[in-house]
Amino acid sequence: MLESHEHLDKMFHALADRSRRAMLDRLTRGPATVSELAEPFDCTLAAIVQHVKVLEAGGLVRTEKIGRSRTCRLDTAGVARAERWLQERRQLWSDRFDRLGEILERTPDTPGGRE
Amino acid sequence: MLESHEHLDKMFHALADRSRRAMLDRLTRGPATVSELAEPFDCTLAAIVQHVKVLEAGGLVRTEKIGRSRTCRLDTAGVARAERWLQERRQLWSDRFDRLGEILERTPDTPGGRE
DNA sequence: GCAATACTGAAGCAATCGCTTGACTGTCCG
DNA sequence: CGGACAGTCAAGCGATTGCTTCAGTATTGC
Repeated sequence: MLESHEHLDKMFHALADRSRRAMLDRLTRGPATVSELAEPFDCTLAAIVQHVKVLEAGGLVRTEKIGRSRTCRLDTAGVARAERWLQERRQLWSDRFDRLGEILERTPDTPGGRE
Repeated sequence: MLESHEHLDKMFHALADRSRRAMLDRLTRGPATVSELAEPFDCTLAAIVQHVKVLEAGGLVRTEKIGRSRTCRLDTAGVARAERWLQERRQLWSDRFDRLGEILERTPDTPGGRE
């Protein structure tokens, strides 16, 4: 169940763009065609198609061509994967504190009060 | 409590690079100086410094200059912020299913079995 | 059948990225 | 003091992004 670095690259890269995040937001309200997804944006359909491909490559969206239009829907498994990666790192850090005891936990800032 | 788009851009951009993710992994095992962080990598220190700056701009790492070396540590609040953003989206999608009923929940894949 | 619709693919272009080199600043050790 | 160490800054360079235009292709509706 190890994540390939390439996949994580693509997933986080897909998330690192406000237009693509807005598309994900839109897709939380239900599936949409590429044209519907394009509506709020002030750019060409070709650009939107490219964004959709990036989201799909990142495993965050799944698409299906029906007739002449392509329907996009959120891939919750993909979103959960990104979430899990982050959670694991945060957990590892917390575990470290547990092992070292509470002393460090009580000094998250520099004790000297510099700056 | 709203995330600025700019901040999310920087945060996910910081995560979208395997070298930077490897640095985060290293930092889950405890704070490290820039040089220590650079050790496993086959590139110049200047490149590592730039990566650290990207991680810091993304709110994932905090650094502190002590003497002539800079100590880096994981910013769990930043990581949690990224996590929360993803979780919110996934939750919205789930809520949608709840409202529509279980019918859709039982057909997450394309029923036609195309491809 | 024929036009409108909904993409799709390729080429091109400015901006950004990840990296390098090289010159520099500040700190520590003998 | 002087040299090694740990970073810092700036310029530059090839690759990748996000976008455009334009020329297709495949459906759909009249």
